[in-house]
Amino acid sequence: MKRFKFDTWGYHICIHGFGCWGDLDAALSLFKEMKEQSSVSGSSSIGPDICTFNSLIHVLCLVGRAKDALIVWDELKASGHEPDNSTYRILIQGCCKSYRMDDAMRIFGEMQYNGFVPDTILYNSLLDGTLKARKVTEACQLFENMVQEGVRASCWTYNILIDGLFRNGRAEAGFTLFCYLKKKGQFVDAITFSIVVLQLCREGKLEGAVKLVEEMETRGFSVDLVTISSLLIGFHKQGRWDWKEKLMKHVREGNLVPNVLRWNAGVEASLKRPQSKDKDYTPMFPSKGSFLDIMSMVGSEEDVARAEEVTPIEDDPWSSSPYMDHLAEQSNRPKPLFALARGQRVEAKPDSFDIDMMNTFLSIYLSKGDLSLACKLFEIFNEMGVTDLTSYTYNSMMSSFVKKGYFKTARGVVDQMGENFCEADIATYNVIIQGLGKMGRADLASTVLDRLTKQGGYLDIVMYNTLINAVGKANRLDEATQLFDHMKSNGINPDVVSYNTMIEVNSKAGKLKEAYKYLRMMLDANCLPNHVTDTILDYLGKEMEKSRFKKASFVRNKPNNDSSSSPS
DNA sequence: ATAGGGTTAG
Repeated sequence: MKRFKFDTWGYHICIHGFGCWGDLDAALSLFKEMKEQSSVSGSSSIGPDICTFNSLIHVLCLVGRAKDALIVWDELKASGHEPDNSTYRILIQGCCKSYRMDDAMRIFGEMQYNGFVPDTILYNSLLDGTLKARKVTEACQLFENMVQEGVRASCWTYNILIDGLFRNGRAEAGFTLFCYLKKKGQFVDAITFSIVVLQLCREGKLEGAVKLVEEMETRGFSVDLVTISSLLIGFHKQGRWDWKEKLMKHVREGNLVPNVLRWNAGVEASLKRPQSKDKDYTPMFPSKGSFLDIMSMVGSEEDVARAEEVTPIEDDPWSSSPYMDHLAEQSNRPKPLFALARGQRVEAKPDSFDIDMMNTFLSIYLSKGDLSLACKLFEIFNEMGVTDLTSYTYNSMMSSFVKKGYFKTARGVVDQMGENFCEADIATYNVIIQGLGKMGRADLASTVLDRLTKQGGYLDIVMYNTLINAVGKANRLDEATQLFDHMKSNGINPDVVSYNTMIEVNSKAGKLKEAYKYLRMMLDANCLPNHVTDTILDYLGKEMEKSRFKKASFVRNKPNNDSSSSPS
């Protein structure tokens, strides 16, 4: 087929466009064509420049292949291209989003060394990545550097910091920072309030949360659906549905709350109709036979084989990046499991019946354990012909089914997700792994990890914790330990959930010394224990007591035996 | 170009 040929500018625009769209294949095939054109025409007027490579590096990062992007980057530098500000920004943000903070910081250093001046947004990305990797100390250091270098902090900066402090077990510091900023009347916006409201809800301090929402209104910030969602879910978790009216009184501005409540009433009315109950305990994935079934979701065997197979790279001394050429030549690239971006979020449209409201109520029914209500809600949406549900919807549904052991239903949700071309995100996979663990298929869980790392994908802290829990509960302690170390060496610090899980699975397996080791490690790492730690330590304490008693009676019965290996 | 709701431990 003959087609109009682009000039450099045309190729450039298209590669950039496809890249922003996340279409790696389209971008790469245009890149290939561009190279062919430049060699055929022999003219130097067509050829990839640094901007082309920026676009390609960008799309590689977007589809979750930061590893590949880094290889291209190394080759590019060696080939004598001059990276510009965009190259650095694209790479650093790609690394931050996939929690490769070591790479991000290394490139950040190079950038400064080469005389580029980082701006507020770049610092914000670095701060966010550092805090999501649970590295509080490093984040504080980074913030100090930012201030010292005279880079102005913005609202975003403080929102990232406050949220990060909350998530890193430094709630007090988060509140202090919030109050300080509020007093100064600076750097506080609607998102700041929303972050703090969510934290109060998490801590069960609903009274304070509602007060804050009221204050938010008085200060002229509009209370959006995200904030209302946090509150409603909080109310429901504590069985305080009567607080809806309170909310109504507090949030006068706009008609969001009345809309939400009216919508709720409407849904609850339709829910009164009889519903189909198709629950069973069939495994989400057939436990007999091959792994093919799950693997078809996680990428086919051939994909992985292809990814592992090393195609010889033709030696082209003029190529800026042989690796990029190699990627462009690959006919069937393995499909990445999930892209960098999380599942899409729908904008809140207060005047319409929209998916966000559906999601809010879905969360509420699910958090209450009202699976049948949630199912019915799902049915209603199907009847209405709404097909563009977000992965948020599917993830919530699936998670609840998995928790209750309704694996077949969960499988149905996954299937429907595929039919509707709804992209799975990292949370989807977290839920799938949780399901595998609950089904006693921890072996499959580690296969998923293998596949993910081989395809150059990334894991977040929730996925590590989910995996550790799955293999730990299956008594595969070695694998749990391996995962724990894998997480650390990949630049993500274990958090309170990781430590609690390690302490728990080791105690349950009778490895009391090991359990104690993780407790020490947790305290040494400055990770503050929480109420869950208390419960687990209670159990550990009793077990240690028992073992001491056993040992003592053993010594009593055999006084000649020297017990030099008593635990501290 | 950067931040907040869903997914992890008892």
